[in-house]
Amino acid sequence: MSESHPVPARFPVTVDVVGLTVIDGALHVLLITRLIEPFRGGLALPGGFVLAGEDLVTAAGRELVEETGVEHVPGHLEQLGSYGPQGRDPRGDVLTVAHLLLAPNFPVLSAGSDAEQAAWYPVSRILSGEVRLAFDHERILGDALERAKSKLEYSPLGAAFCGEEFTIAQLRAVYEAVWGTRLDPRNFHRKATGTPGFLEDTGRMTAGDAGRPAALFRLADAARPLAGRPSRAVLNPPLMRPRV
Amino acid sequence: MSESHPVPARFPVTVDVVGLTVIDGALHVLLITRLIEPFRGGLALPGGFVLAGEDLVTAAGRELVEETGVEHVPGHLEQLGSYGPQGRDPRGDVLTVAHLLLAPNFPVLSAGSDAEQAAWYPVSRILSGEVRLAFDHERILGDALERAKSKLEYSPLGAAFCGEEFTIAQLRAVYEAVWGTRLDPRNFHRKATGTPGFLEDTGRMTAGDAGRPAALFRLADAARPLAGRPSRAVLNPPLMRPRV
DNA sequence: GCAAAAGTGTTAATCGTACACCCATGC
DNA sequence: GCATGGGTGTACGATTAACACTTTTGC
Repeated sequence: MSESHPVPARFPVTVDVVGLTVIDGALHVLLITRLIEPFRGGLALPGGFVLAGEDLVTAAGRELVEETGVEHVPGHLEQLGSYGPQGRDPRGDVLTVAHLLLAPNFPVLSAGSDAEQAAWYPVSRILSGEVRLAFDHERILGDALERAKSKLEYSPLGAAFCGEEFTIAQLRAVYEAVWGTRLDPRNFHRKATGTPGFLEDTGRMTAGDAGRPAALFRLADAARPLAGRPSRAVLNPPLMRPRV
Repeated sequence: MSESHPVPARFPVTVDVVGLTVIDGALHVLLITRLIEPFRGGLALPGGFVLAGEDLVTAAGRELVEETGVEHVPGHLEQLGSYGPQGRDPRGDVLTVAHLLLAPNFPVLSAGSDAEQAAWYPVSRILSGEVRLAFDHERILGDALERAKSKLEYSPLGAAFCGEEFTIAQLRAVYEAVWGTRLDPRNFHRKATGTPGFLEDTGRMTAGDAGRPAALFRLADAARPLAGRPSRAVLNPPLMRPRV
C-alpha cells in the first residue's frame, strides 16, 4: 500500500466465473462460445470487465446473470483467486479475478445469434483434453476443481449444488461427482445427518420414485448464508474424502 | 472475459503482504509505519503498486524485499485473495491482491528517517483492538490468520516458520502460536514424525539447552518447494487442530 | 542427585469402514 | 412377490487423546 517512486500502472480488470453443477451424476462447467477474437469460436469461462463503482463479487454475479439470462445468482458465489496480469491475454496485460459458483443445475438462456451462447459442459471432457479452453482458463478450472473438492470436506456447500430441498442420495451424488469417488450410501447417510449444524429434516418425503421414499432435507439455519454474506459455517467434524 | 459494451475501467493494482512469524511463542505480523497520507503515522501491511511487466507474486516479493531490506523472500509466499476496488482507499478505487508470507523470524532493516519502518508486531495486539491498522488491513489480516491456521492442518507449511533445521518442539511452538492452543508434546511428536513425506531426520542434535538434546529435522524432499513453484504437498493424514 | 525437556509405551474412547439386515415403496 | 433404493445395526481395525514412564542432558 506504500507509494513507490515509479508511476503506478493501471490495469484492466476482469472477473471470470467457474460455474459448476452436477447433471446426471457428472460434474459440469458453464462455458461460453466466444464470438470475437482472440479465441473466436473457442470455449471460455463467462466473465467480463469490472466496471467503475463495482465490487468484485458484484461484477462476477452481474456477468453471470448477463451471460446466462438467469434471474438471480443461483447458488454460492465466492472469490477463487487472481491471475495475471502477465502473459494471459494476447491483447495485453489483463488482471482477472476468478470466482467459483456452486449451483444447482439451472437452465441457460438460448441467446440470439449476436450473443455469446452459454451452456453446460462435462468437466471430464476438458480434463481429458478433448475440449480446450481459451486463455489460461484450463488452469483456472483446475484450481476451481481443487477448491470445490476441499470445500465439500469442511463446509456445508455441497448443498449449494442441490435445490432448496433434497434427499441424502442427491447430496451424495454431488459428493461423488465432485470428488470422483463412490461413497457408501449407508455410511454417508449417517455422516451427513449426524453432522451437527449441517442438515435439517423438513419432515417431507419424496414420492413416485423407485424404492422406498426418501426424507427431504434442507440446509440447517446455522449453515445458511445470512444477509448477502456467504456462509462461513464449518463442518465439524469434516466429511473426509477418501485419500488415495 | 467477454467484452461488455461499456468501456472497461482500468484500476491501479497493489499487492499487500501479510508476513507472519513466531517470536517467543507468539504470532507476529510484519507492519510498516506510514509516512504519508492517508493514515499517515498509522500502521499498515507492507505493499505497493504492481508495475508494468510484473506478476502478482513477483510484485509482492519485491515489495517485501524493498520494505524490509531482507535479501530474498525468506519463507513461503502465496496469494491470499483480492480486495476492492470499492471503498477501501479514500483516494479512490484501488484493487489490492493480498499475499500471505509464512517465514522464520528474520531481522528487519532499520530504515532511515525517509523510509517506512517495518517491524514485527504481536498479532494479539491487533486482535484485541489495542493496535489499529490502516485501510481494510484488519480484515485482510483476519483472512490471513484463518488461511494460516488451515494451512498448518493439511500442508507441511508449518515448517516455513522454522529455519532450515528445527526440533519437533520448535515446530510444535509454531502450531501452538498459530492455532492458539496447547498441544500434547508427546502426541505431537509422534504425529509429526509419523506423517509420511513431512519430516526428515538430519541425524544432528541440539546441544547446550536445558534438558535432553533434541533431534534436528528438516522438511522432507517431497514437501519442499521445487524450482520456484511453491510446495503443493499435502499432509495425509492431516494434523488436526483441536476443534472447540 | 535434581530439574528439565525429549522421546516411548500403553490404554480407553472415538471414528471410519465394511457389510448384514430390515423398511417402504412401485410394479 | 419382487426389485429398488432408503435407512439402521454392528463388528473390527485405525486413530486420537490422556498420561505413566524412561532417557539424556545441564547444573
